[in-house]
Amino acid sequence: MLSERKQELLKLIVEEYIKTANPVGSSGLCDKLNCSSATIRNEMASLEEIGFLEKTHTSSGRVPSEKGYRYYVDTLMKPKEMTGEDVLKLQRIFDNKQLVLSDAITKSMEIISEITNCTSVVLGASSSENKLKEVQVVPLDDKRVVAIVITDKGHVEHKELNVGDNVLPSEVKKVVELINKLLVGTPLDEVSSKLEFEIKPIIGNYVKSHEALYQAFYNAFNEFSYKSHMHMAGRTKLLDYREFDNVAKVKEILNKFDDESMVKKIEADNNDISVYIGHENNFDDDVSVIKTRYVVNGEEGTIAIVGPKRMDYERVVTLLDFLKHNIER
Amino acid sequence: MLSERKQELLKLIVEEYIKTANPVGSSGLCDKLNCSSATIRNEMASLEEIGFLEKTHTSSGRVPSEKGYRYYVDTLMKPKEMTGEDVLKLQRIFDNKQLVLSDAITKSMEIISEITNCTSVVLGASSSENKLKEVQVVPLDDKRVVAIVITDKGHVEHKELNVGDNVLPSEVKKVVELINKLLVGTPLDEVSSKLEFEIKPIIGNYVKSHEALYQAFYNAFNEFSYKSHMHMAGRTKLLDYREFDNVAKVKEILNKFDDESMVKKIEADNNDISVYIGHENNFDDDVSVIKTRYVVNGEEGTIAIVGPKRMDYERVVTLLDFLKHNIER
DNA sequence: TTTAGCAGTGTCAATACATAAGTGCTAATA
DNA sequence: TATTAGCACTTATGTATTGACACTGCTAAA
Repeated sequence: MLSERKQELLKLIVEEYIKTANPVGSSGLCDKLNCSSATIRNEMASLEEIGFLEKTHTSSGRVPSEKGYRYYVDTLMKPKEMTGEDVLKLQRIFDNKQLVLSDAITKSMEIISEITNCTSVVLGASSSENKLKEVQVVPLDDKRVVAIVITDKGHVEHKELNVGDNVLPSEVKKVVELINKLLVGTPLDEVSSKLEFEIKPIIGNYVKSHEALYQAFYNAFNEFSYKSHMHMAGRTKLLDYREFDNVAKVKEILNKFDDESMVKKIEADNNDISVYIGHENNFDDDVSVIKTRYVVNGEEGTIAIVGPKRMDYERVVTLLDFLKHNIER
Repeated sequence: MLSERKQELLKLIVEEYIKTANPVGSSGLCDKLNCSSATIRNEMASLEEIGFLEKTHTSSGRVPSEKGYRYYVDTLMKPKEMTGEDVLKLQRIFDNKQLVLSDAITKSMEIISEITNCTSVVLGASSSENKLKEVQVVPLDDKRVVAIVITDKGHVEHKELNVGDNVLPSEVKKVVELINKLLVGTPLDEVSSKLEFEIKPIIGNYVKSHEALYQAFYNAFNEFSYKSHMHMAGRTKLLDYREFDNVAKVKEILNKFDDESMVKKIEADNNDISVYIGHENNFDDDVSVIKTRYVVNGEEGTIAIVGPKRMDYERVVTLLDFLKHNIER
């Protein structure tokens, strides 16, 4: 258990470091703690001993360790009140009844990204949670058609298909009918395999050149099942922080943002607002991730904020909490 | 008119600089030009005089100026043969008959991005060139519907709409019917205004709470008309070049890539493979853009490569030319 | 016209040095 | 016993100096 004063000291150091990114020394804190720098040095040494602080070199000021941030997040910070300005910006979005929920979410996250200087990520439901509702096909010319898939959650995917030279429009129509009759309600990521075992065997009865047609649909559904709904804002915000002044590191992180499978790792697995500091997240050791899942009439997703380890945890948590409640209201 | 030797010299310097990014000095070129470094220095001084070369400081080697690159591109380089490996990779894509054109293009550009270490951009037709072919609406629950727009070129856009509480499904259907009857063939970017002047006046005859419904469609079409089809690959490739070792510059460029209106400036306005070096392009003074328009059965678009000013012009031009012909074949 | 030779210039890396910021420790103090 | 003044010590940072290096431009000779 940390003494009152040690807690106070740790809090001050974390907050100062978040603000300036400079290792914080003992003398600057005398006033705030009403004691001498020597006393503070003693306390600091003890906080370092138990792993809450680190030094960059023997005679430097102290920097919070990941453990230090964790303690700060868990027990030292208290959710701030939202400043009037922030509330206003976000509230305006949710007051706009024209706006569809998903648009409101992405817009809000863009704003949060702007005011926190962090990258925001919105992850939609994965394809396994989307069930096939309807397939439609629109012919473009004699060789090309557009297949449109609508899921029960209202997601739409589409893909142009090459159906092959000698396939009749009526044959395409027949296949679509079959799919709509037999496969509606199937989770999107299972459609392509069901297609193989339930549609393929009987497709030959109706369609002459069934192989090409089957392949086209198979490929399309296969692709749909991999597609994921994600949206990001402020991808380059990180570059403003001093700790990322190194092009190699920047490139590493930006590449992760461009890599879908990496971004998917950010997906939240519970409804709390969770903070993952440095190594605790499986995205990148040099950042922190704050995320939460939201659920609103059956549809669920993740909203997340990615920032430097010295991000303003208090503020981001407050904002995310506010947003989550607005979404779910 | 440049002497034979001056041309040869400039070519050597450009190609050496492209390879190493180091200012090139006189002594290294003696062998290749069969003369002494002093002679080369004289020639260099003269090339500098007419603005083809620059020095980074008084006693440094020479670096090509933009004018130098321009001369190189216009008259010195000659389109290389494609190496077998590159051809193979691209050919495989176009041999795959399953693949729809647009997918083949984006896949090819990804490969080109990889082998040239540049960023590739594919820009689809702008919305003004897409005409409305069909609107479909799929109800999700009693308040929400998905509107799907298909254009004559096979593009699909969709948007979830909030139609308001007291709107009947039959009323939505009626509006869709009206749009499909009156507005098919309209360029996508004119639909929302036509909606106002041709549909709005008569919509009241069929629909009770027409204002909300009208607004929903109006907003949706307005959004569609701004959407542009673009695809990029290798967004972070630039970071590998020494000239971009500075986070501020990197951020500037990456932000432009994230800004649709900026990327649109890359759009090509003719069918040649054009090279825009540094200031010549209106995207960013520190990069070069090589681009061309492709047209294939009525559909047109831009393929472009963005790289450092010292990019391998010969190779990129060759690749883009090869790709363009494959697309249009 | 070409070239050898040389003085001159700017970069870069290494070194040295002074300064500033911060620490740990000790001994005195409240 | 907890606090603090004081001091020696450590490291980073900034500046100046230096020598090696890679060039150039110019001159005078071939």
